[in-house]
Amino acid sequence: MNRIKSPTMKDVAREAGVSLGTVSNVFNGVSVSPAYKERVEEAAKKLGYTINRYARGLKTSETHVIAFVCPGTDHPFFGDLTNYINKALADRGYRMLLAVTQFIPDMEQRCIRLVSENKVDGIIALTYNPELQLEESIPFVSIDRQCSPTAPCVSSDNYSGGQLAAQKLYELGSRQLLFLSIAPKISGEPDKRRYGFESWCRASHVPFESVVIPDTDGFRPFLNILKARIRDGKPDFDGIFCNTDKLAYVILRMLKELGVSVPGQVQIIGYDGINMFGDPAMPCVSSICQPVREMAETAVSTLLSRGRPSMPTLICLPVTYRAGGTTRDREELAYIYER
Amino acid sequence: MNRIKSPTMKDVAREAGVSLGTVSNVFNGVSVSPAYKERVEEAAKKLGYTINRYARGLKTSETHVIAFVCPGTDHPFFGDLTNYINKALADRGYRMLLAVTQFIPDMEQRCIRLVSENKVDGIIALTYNPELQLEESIPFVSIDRQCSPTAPCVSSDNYSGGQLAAQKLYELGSRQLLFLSIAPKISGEPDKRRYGFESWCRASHVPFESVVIPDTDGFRPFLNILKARIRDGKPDFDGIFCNTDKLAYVILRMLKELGVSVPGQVQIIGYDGINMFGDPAMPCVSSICQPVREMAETAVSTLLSRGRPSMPTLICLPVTYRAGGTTRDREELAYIYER
DNA sequence: TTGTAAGCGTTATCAC
DNA sequence: GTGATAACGCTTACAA
Repeated sequence: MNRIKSPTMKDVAREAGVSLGTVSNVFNGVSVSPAYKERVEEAAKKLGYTINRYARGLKTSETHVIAFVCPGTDHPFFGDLTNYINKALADRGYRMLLAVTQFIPDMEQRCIRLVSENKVDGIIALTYNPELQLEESIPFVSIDRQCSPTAPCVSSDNYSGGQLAAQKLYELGSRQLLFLSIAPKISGEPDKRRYGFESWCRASHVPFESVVIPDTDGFRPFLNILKARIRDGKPDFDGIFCNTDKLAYVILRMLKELGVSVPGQVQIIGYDGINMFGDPAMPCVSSICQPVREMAETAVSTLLSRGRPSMPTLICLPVTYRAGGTTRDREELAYIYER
Repeated sequence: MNRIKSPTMKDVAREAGVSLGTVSNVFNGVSVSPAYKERVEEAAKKLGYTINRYARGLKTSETHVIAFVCPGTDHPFFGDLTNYINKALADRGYRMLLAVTQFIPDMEQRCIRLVSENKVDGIIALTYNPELQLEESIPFVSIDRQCSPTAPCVSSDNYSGGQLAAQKLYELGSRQLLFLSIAPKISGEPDKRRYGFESWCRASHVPFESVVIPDTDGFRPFLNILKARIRDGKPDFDGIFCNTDKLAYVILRMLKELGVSVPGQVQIIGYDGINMFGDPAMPCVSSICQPVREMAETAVSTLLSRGRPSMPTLICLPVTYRAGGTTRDREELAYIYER
């Protein structure tokens, strides 16, 4: 790493023939006589000077860097979230330190520690480790799981989303519903998708069943369940709500493989609102869409406004339903025809 | 932002009743008597001390932070790349500052400048701005586009990938090939996909045609082209190579809409190796897969070994073909059956 | 081995 | 308005 030492304020001051303080003033918008200001700016340009934000941070104890700790940017939901959080931060003059945990609880803890050493101004985290130790001195906001009684948590309105899924399936003609989910060991906000779904079914007297498979077992169990419920090509259900779009997609493939038509015989609704190739015009399955953009904005603005009288502990943002080809409403293939 | 000031080495020194230098030595693995060492570590734990890496960097002029400048983590290829680069960096004790440009040339320039202010130890960038000004003092590695005559560029072997696509289509029975691409204004390594494809076709005397549409026009032109080439449900081509998986997927949908069977009548191969939901077991279409992981590792290790005698200016990594349901080789739905 | 002190690139507080 | 100078948290000679 043969890094050439970059010029400092001192160099600029010498070049411009002014004092250090004056250079600092120029770069901080403090009033400086036009003549001096110009000389400083010229010298800075000539030397290719860029301010050292960390030296500044040493004095101001603000780095303007926020850490985002997340399982991985390879899953489209996380990729989207990362993107929006990054944008929300950039809009406010903050940069993002990205720490990827790969769902490893120990890594989550290590990441929290690492980013603390970088003296970030705050942390936004999407973690699963139930014993996560937070740094009390750093503002913290979590997503989808309440990490501490004092740290705000931002999530989509999972409960309403579950209700909405059931209601939509019913409105579109399904009468015998199924809830399928692949569940992590650790509980969190997403668990409420199920409760919302079930509560709507009960309140509306719509028959349903729920199946929850631990996420260690893979998808195989679902295939067996589906097979057992299909007699002569006729399933004993006609509407499925899956707790993620990924599961919905897998179920879709399985049903096709088993000769069941979707959405003809069975309608499927997922949760997340995943877009193919990150393109909002290309939904993957019919889904309850998380308001990713709003979640990102909310997480960031909540984090940055720490210190207001009373912080909320949980903020749920409204979800929306979107057709994506696995339900019997018209899915417009806008990306094919309209662009 | 009511950030509680976190303890410093001075605080730890006072608490432990030793000198500043001793505390520093403990945290840098310099030999310190066991008794003192323990006292320091105890004091540090008691106060919840974490080192300030930037204050350290001020002395050592190394931040152990690398910037990754990319268009956005919402597209799965970028999401994957971000993930692998992050991992490669973490493995080597580096952290990632993520800067998202959203394909805006001006943002690319701003991001380069911003991360320079953060005194990163290096920059990895995937950019499109042909006039991008680099900071000479910061090690730089680009991906998919050569930004400067001196900065190394890492990409997949696009040319061979194009050849491989043509060869595979032929091997699997296609005899009348089509190359479809959606091309950005700015040229880069990916352009070579086309040249490789065409060169193979010429060398093997396989008839082909190429269609290149500017990326400002959307997908609509492709629909017209396909329609014009289909008479009575019979297309005048039977194999398509698309320059991205996204385009391949769109073409697949269009052909289905037009009543053409894939892979029965027409086979399609894309480029990228996109996985659905980031799951390597779920290919999206048959594709020439970029070795994302290796590209990330190579970019990182090249960046960190700057200063060796002669740096390569272009490093191309080998691609592989993977069946994904749009070709007539057997696609195993492993994610359905085997997990 | 341990302590002392200078200095890294800034900002902020003074006099001028 | 401008220029010294101390201080931020740390590393690193150098002295003890």
